[in-house]
Amino acid sequence: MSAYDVIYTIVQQIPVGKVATYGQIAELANMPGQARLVGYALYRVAPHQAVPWHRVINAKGEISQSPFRHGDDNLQRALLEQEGIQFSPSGKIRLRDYRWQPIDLHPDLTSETSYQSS
DNA sequence: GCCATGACGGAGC
DNA sequence: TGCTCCGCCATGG
Repeated sequence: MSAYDVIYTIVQQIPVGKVATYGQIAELANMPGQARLVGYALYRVAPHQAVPWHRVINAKGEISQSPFRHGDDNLQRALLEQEGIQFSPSGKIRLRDYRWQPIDLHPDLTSETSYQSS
């Protein structure tokens, strides 16, 4: 099993309506800090692998692009919107609201969200 | 087996 | 607030 397979497996666990960042996937894949590998892994994903690659975005909450990717950013955005994810006027996703949180954080410690002005 | 690559992240300016 | 630079390392040629 290659590192890519691990990444694909994790990406497949992202629920509909949620998104994850490359760095997040890397951590879950036990490769903290290796966000680039996640990006490269998704770059290598074949259409028949049924991996929801569109639910993976960068830490800024934006859709990353590549001249050689399979689909284009328009497609990715469309797919996400279909799943109920809203984009801010600037074309970014509110990670604070849609970030996938696979781990059950202690309710009292979730103050990480701190404050935000919508 | 070595070398360039790459959908990123985060610190620094 | 936004742009630049550097680190990280599995893959493929």
